[in-house]
Amino acid sequence: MENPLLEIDKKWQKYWDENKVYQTSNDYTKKKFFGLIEFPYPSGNGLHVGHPRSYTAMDVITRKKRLEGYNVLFPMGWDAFGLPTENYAIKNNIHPKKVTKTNVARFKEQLQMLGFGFDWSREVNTTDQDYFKWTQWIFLQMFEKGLAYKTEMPVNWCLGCRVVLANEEVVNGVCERCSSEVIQKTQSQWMLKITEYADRLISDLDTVDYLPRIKAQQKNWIGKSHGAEIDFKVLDTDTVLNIFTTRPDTIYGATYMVIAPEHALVQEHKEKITNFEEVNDYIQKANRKSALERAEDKEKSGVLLKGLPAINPLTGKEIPIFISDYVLITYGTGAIMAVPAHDQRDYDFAKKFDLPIIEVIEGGDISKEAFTDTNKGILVNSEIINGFSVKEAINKIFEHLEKENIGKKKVQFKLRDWIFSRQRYWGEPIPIVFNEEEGYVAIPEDQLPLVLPDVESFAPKENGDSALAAAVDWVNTTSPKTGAPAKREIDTMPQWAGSCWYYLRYMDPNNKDALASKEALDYWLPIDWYNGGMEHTTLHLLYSRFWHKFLFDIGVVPCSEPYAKRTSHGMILGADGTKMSKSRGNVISPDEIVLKYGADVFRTYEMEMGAFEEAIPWSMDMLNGTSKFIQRVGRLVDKYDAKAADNKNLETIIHKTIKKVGDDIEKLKFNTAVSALRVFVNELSTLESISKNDFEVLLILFSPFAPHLCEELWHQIGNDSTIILADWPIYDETKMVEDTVKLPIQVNGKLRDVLEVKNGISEEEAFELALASEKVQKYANEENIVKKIFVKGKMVSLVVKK
RNA sequence: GCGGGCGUGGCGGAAUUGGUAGACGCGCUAGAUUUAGGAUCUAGUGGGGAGACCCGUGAAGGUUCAAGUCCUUUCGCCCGUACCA
Repeated sequence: MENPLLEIDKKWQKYWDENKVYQTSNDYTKKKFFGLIEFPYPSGNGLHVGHPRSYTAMDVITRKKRLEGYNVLFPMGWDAFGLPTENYAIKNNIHPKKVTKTNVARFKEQLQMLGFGFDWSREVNTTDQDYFKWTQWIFLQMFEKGLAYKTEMPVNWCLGCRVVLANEEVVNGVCERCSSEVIQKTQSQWMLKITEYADRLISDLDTVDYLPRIKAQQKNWIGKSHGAEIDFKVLDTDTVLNIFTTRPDTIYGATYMVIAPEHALVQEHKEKITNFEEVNDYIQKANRKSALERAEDKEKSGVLLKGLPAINPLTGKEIPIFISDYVLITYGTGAIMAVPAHDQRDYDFAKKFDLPIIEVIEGGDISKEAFTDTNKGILVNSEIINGFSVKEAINKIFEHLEKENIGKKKVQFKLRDWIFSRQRYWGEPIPIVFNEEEGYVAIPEDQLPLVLPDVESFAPKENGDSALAAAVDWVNTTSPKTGAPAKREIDTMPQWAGSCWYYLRYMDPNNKDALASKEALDYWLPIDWYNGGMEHTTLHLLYSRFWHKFLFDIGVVPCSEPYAKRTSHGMILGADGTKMSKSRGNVISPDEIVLKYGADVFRTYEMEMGAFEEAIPWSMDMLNGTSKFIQRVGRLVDKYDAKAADNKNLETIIHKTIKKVGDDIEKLKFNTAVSALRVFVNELSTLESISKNDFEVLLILFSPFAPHLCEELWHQIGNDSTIILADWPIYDETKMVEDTVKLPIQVNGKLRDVLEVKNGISEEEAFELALASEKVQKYANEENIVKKIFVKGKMVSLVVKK
């Protein structure tokens, strides 16, 4: 026999669809709630059970908001440009547009089986020209404001496939697909100046409600640090080696210097370096290592630049310069002064190369390790700053550096500008043309969207150009300014681009004249709640905040932060406790569950399976337990009696449950919310009959989790309209109070008895009852008590002499 | 290396933020019942002990009448990563 829940799913999904129950109103006078989840990348594998965890959570939240009378916007769309689709298209020679269409249809079907309250009339797709027209438009605004520029950047280059690889496509230094060697090659790339927004991206975090660990990750990724840039003369040359340090106070302890293998100094003074061959060899080796490999190498390596020492500007002494890959060309100036006594990395390096270690701050034991505590310690061996604390010494040194004109204060960020080009076909074309005379020229806005040309093959070219290069008629064009011959940009945008502003398009998805109308933006912004994966809380969040701030600066959006609140969920692992993946064969697809158990079981299980923010393995046994629970709720209707009076004995638990479920949903504690509902259902199961009011409270509270069953029962007990139009029940604190409470009695911190006492018992009464207890009397009496503690409503604690 | 997080029964997890550790489930045990169903109902279920009790939140110390929660030290695991000067 078929599971009756499956019929119920179909029946109500059809009803909701036909009656447009979840369609968002455009009445901008209503109180609003915009709940956002990360739109998925429609891969060929279909949805897996991890995706709906976030969707169900936000569906629960927005259903509660609807019941509370909000005008809810809960939309869905497709982040559909991207590598896997392109790779599939290349392999099978199908247009990526077609692949995308198929994948989207599959994803949508799977999502619709789950009964989410999405307003499908607002669906967006980043690959639609009506959508990416505005992605291109935003890029042009950035270009006009000087935030987009072109520069040479190193990229991963596969010698076999002859394509640029993403970091994730490089495994153990070789290409993931063909196992050929991967080298670093420079390539001209479009960049976005996100660094110009670094300070605001940090300081505006104070104005938003993100989980603390999300804020921490944003801050640490941007990585603001205060320090100094100092010039070191290179002996017998006109060159100065400019370094960045956060510890200018330790300069007297700088016994050598290190520059990154890519640093220009090496090539500049090739002739002077007597061991250039050895140096060059090291550079080649470093070149072959990926950034991650460099980071993982614990053993320090490097080569001395023989014949090219520098001068410590404070001590006047000659100090050697090394190249080593523990210094990164991408941070600071790509060069450091090494102070082995007070930096552990420098210490390790100095030990290995047997370099002098000079203590300049007293307080540690530098025979064992570097002393890096900046809060204590006094400067020594440092002529002009001897005797000062670290803090004082830093200020003194700044004065000196500026007076002598050899250095200055500097604020440094870890954050780098964003490489915005991809040498790929399946992305938004960058709307720029180039010729020698005019340089880079923007395509006029009225010519947007610039659509992808048709090509024979979607694969990148031998020289690394994208497949767009083959569309000769498309590439060869004229300058919109002068009409002179020009070539179109053949790079496309990264997948991040479309997802930087998608939330704005949901507000007004069909607007032809703007990315969204001013009225819609004013009404819906900021997003009230954005939930997504922890893996997107650095880059995607940062990039979209950056674009939003830019749009704010040019007057497009009314606020400087897009997301008022951001939370994140944990991963769902396979039953074996490891990450779900095709290769491990532990992937579970939601359809197989839904078609067997019904959507409500799936949804409720995902909400109660564990703590929402933690990773958790899938368990079929637990799922079966949820299934039994849902069936039990369904059977409860047999006890329903329209004529029964409300049960006075249920009052306390009803009000407690209303509070608990409501509070827990707001705190993302779905597991304990369902647990409270189970307690309530356990209680109802013991009754002979259940009144209309009592039953309706249960249905409304449970409906965000199990909307199909609750809708069905709601109608079975005589309601005509959808349950979503009901009101979320209000609890009454005064009705939550129990008549009696349990009062634990401790003696010397050990529990000795638990008394049932009337609620609100006084201190005197409590002590009296405690001492009257036989169990307590074994340990405590009036004579040996030295201290009595009473925590109102909580406990009694007695301290006795030993 | 750096950044973020996590360690509580056989398992998933609770614990009003310093106040009865193990809510609610899964699993298991025993019994009842049946239209043999991934059924239902009843009772039990952290460890030790007949018991009074004792021991228990990764480990070791500490603060406190009272510690899963606060403070030191330490071990292990997961995720991210750009050796961040």
